[in-house]
Amino acid sequence: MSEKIIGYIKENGEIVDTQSAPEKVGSEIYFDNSPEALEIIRHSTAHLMAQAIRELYPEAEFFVGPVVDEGFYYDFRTKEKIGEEELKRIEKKMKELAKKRYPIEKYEISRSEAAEKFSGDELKQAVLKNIDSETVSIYRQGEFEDLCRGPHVPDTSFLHNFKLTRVAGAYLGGDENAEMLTRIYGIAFADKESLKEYLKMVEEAKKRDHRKLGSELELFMFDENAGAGLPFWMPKGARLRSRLESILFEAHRRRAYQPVRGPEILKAQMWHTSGHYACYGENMYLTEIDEQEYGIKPMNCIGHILIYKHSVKSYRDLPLKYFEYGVVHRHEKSGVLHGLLRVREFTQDDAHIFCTPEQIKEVVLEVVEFVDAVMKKFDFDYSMEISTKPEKAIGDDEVWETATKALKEALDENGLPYGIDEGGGAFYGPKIDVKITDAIGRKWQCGTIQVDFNLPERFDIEYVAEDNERKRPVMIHRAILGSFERFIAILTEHYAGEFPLFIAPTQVIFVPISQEHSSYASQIAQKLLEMGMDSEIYDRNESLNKRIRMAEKQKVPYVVIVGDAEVENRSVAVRDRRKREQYNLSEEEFMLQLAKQLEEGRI
RNA sequence: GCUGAUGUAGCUCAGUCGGUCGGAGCACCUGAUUCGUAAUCAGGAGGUCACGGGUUCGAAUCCCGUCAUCAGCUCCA
Repeated sequence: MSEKIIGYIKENGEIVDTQSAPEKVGSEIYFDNSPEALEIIRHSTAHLMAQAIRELYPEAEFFVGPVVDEGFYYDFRTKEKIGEEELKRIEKKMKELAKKRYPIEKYEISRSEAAEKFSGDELKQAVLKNIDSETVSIYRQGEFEDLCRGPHVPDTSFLHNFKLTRVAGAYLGGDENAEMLTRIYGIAFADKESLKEYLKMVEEAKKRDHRKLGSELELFMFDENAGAGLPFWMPKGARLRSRLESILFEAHRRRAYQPVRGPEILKAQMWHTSGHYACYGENMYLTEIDEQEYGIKPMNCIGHILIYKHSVKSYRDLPLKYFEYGVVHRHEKSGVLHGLLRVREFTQDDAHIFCTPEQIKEVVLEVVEFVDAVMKKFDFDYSMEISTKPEKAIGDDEVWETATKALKEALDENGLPYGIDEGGGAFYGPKIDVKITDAIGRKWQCGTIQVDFNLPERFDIEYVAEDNERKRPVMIHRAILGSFERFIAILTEHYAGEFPLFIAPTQVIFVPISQEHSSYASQIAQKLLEMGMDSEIYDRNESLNKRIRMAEKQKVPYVVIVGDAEVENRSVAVRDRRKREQYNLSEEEFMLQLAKQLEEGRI
């Protein structure tokens, strides 16, 4: 890093480089790792990459090379196929070019001149089409010239700390029907240490990958003969999941939700009525039974609506809260499947709350508090976003306004900050999305709270009001975890497999010093089981050290060693993963401690 | 779904130019060892080289198709 100025931030927030502004035009951007500096550095690194590619593949044509959240990319087209091996070659060439200290120069030409200049380059023509202004700027470094609005560093010697991270295909302009270009992703920093740190973070994320941990800890599996995107829960994974399910089940019951359950499969007519057939049909699995078409449910709403509708409801029943761990099937495109994060069969922690429009606010507030309790329990930070009425929507503006206002007020009154996604709501109503941030800073969309005026209408559901009139309730769809599959994937990565005791698949592993201490261990194990905790005894014919090592690798909250001293004193020698220390406790103290930690799971 | 890559034992991975190449470590099984805080020793068993075709005297190896996985595009809980 240095005191060198590589650009300025104008008052309007715009970043300009030193090529465009030889004199100071705002606050300086120094060559460091500030967001503004990184934007310039990464943009220039993208150009450096393009220059290297052009040297290695002279006929290469370039589309766009922007800076993104995590680095930069450049989309381009070559005759040759570019694989992972080529990245090293390109990197090497980039280093060479960087050393040459090419000044990065800028000049402006008219649009037509630019069209002329890049006449043989289809991709640059496509870029030009997207530009409004009459003059365009060109950046030049050595032989290489590119149409670009900048900003860039002053010369290529600033660009030493980068890494090309992956190569992938990307559609021209993001259009699925358009040509597929080659995209190379990279990352760059001002200094070497930050690059190293970043690469370490990537390594850490890889270590935490739930697919890797899931198979190491024997939580879940897939079987290619059974089908893609269809998870199997192995005993340990199923233990974890069932703990999570029970904790959340009790949490729902305490909040006056009624458990219900709808069938997995319903006649297609129901899906026509709901609009799913038309709007969501492509993702649904359909089948035929006795010459009638049926659809496997991709959502749980209809079941809950039919249960609601089964008997006449009074205003006194509202808000009525039905919940279900609903197993749903959705046909996701094969390319998007990803461990437990994207599957074709999953279970939602789904609920539908039937209420009057006036009750929306209180109901939403209560759900938001529920979300807060759950996310705090798992040490997640989260943020919320309200999505408002989209162009294509049903229902009166007035009702939309009431509902949106209710959502905003619910959050405001809870002192919860939120963003607004203007026009991002569902066609049937506005919604709040909950985005959580995990232990290593990644964001995930989990819960959602959606106000719906559409389905009550379509299914003609009603309640009897105080004045004996039949009125239409509003439905609020909500999920807190989203799905058990996705949430457990996120939890696994969040905790790096070291789950808190109240959801850990195994709470304790006992390591008896020798065979004769096993029975003492199994006595405690039985007591734990009766308290609702699982333990294992590692008393196989292996060395003590080996068994401790195996136990530690399981990432359980407690590894407990028992030998002569422990049997004699009815005590345990604890290796506490949570506190990362070793200590001795009496059996009773240990039990109490565990019971207390199990109770911490209460939401 | 699209583009590219990959698929060898339960897991991680060697396997050159098509010809003693069916290999290693871990895990598993058996025996010895009975141990005080992260790998005791010895032996053994395990594979339709993803699946199906093709080329060839000969295929884990080359070609085609299918399935699955990975990265990305697009999409979503």
